[in-house]
Amino acid sequence: MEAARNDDELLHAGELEIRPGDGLVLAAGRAVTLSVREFQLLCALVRRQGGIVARHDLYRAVWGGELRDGDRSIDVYVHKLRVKLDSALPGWHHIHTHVGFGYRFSPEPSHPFHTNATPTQQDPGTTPAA
Amino acid sequence: MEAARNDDELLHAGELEIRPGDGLVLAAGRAVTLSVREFQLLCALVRRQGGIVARHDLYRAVWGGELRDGDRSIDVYVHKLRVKLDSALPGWHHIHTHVGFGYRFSPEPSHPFHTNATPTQQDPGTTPAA
DNA sequence: GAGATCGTTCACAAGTCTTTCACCGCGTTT
DNA sequence: AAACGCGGTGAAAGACTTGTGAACGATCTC
Repeated sequence: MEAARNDDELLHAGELEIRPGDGLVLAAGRAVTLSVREFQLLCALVRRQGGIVARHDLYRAVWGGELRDGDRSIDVYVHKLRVKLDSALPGWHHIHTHVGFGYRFSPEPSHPFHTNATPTQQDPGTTPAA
Repeated sequence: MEAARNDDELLHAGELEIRPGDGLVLAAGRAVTLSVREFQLLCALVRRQGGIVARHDLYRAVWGGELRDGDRSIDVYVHKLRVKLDSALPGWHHIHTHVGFGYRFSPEPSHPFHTNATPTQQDPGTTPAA
């Protein structure tokens, strides 16, 4: 691995590595392609990892203004982001909805109530490139 | 009435950690998903940890008005909260009913574990400090 | 200028929250 | 014992919030 360049900030979250300065996101070592909005949204969420970010704050951080009534941009982008994250790291949930509060970022296994003792015949080893 | 502005407020109670400003509740480190009402109810109870909160005080704190005769909202939400808390922290009871007075919040083991399964008459009056 | 990408908005689906009702058991009062 | 008040619990209805696919322009590239 090469040395870090200009990263005054390096965010980590589970298998995710984010370099806000570079606009780069690595999921389990692979680069994830995000649009600008998606990327900013991710950063805003991850920066408060473990905490809930109010829609209001999210809008300010990413779109930069006051969230207008009826604006659904956040929902749409959270969705887009979820789709990409889910496909980049299957088996994990990253963005959690807290109805009435906002969104919370935290990598959590999709199936919360399974100990690994389950003899599931999964083969996550072979990862067909998307 | 006004919303709490104190983002720094941090409530603790046994394995519970509550951040009123964030709408976040952690149980043994894991996030617990509560609705707005459930969350407010929790806060109102925990803020007076160890003390009994009268039903009408609870109503004022959470619903913000006078408790009308026959209103069962409190009962319903205490129940919902209990269910979530119980499943988040099995083996513990948090919300205690004081019939005719109100509710008291305090983490207490569900059943003081004795190697003896004898149906001993436990006295609930004693509060093992958390 | 055709095609691709992106961001916004719309419309409908799906899910969640809150209130209210019904019924139960418990302890107290009559 | 029967009636009552009180709280526990499950369910239903309606309001409200979020998820999601698609359309529409704008921008950029070739």
